[in-house]
Amino acid sequence: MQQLLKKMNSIVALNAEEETIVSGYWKEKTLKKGDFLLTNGAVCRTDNYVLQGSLKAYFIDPETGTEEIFYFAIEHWWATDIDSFQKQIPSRYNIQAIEDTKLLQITKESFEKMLLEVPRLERFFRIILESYLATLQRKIITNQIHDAKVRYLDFLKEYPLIAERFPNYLIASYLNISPEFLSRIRKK
Amino acid sequence: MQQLLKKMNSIVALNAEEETIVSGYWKEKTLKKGDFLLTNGAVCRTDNYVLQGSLKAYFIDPETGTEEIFYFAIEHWWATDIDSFQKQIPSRYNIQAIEDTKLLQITKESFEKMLLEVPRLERFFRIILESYLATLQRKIITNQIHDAKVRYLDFLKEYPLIAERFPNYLIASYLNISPEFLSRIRKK
DNA sequence: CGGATCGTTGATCAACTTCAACGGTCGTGG
DNA sequence: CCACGACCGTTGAAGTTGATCAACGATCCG
Repeated sequence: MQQLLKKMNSIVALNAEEETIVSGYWKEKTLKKGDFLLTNGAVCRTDNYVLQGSLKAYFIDPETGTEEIFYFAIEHWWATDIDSFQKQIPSRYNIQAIEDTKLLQITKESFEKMLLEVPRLERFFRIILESYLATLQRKIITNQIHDAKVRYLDFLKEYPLIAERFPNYLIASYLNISPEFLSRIRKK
Repeated sequence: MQQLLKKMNSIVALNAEEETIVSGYWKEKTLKKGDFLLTNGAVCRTDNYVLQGSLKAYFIDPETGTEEIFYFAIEHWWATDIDSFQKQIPSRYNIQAIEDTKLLQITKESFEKMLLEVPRLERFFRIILESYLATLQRKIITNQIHDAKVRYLDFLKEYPLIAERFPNYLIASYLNISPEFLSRIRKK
């Protein structure tokens, strides 16, 4: 919980009382490698903060059946379908643990209560959303502008740690390239 | 201004005093067709709410020089590079009026002051961000899953008004298709 | 009427996918 | 300690989607 409080404090500065309130709302949860946190069609009941481990968010191409990774979530980041969580509507995608993973979770009702008790956090979550948004925006732009090779090189530069942590076929999926083609790119 | 207040009230219910404060911060601005609201490399100084008209947000492919439309902004929506606005860093894209356009604008400093005076609005903007994010998410997913034909049909179903309001070459750019290929798709 | 602006059509071309096969490595059980 | 799969990356050949280039038409508007 300290990790999350620290992150919050880096943006909105909570006092001790607020920290206690907030801490009460989050529960720890463990996932084993391969466990699902969310599946397509289900409602995303909790907001999830990653303490340890990693997950992939992906959807299935209905024609080919292949998985298309949308984003990776690692330590200090979120693994939540925000749209599904906020509106409590079915999700369009899946979230699954790549490694053994430890999370902090909060349900939607608790989330709303927490915001009422600590309204300062509205600002925190607004700012978190902004960086999420910036990431998605960048993803769209680079996907459209650059060809597969440049996308891969960009990725290596931007996320060198992820690149070495995950197998290439996951990276390929994230970059929207077939594993075979990524392999050919890597030959240089 | 009434339009914007109404939108805010639909989410956070401001009282009369708050409405007056908020109203004081936003200024009206008019753009002629073709005018730029933001250009690549410049900092997005204002948050912009569209009262009337329409704009396109796009970036230029450095190799081919073609414009790739990222999103359209029409009445009741925003025409702001949020990442650039919030961090006051150079933008990666351009925003340009497609038609004569009327906006409400607020500078970053005013924006922050306004939030301090009316903290309730943190929630409003958080929720606005969430729908923005959901839109981007959907765009990424459909771009990856569907081929050009399905993307176009989806677009027609999702945004029939935009489809008839804008010329096809803009739609093509938004869908990440060449105008020629869109024309071939339309022959069916 | 003349020039933009936009859509269409045909021909060629490039990026990337798909399919199939193979090889290397690693962990597990006999 | 070896053998067997599972898992992952690589390679080759063929196939597709959609881009590009170039030309032509249609429409609109000053």
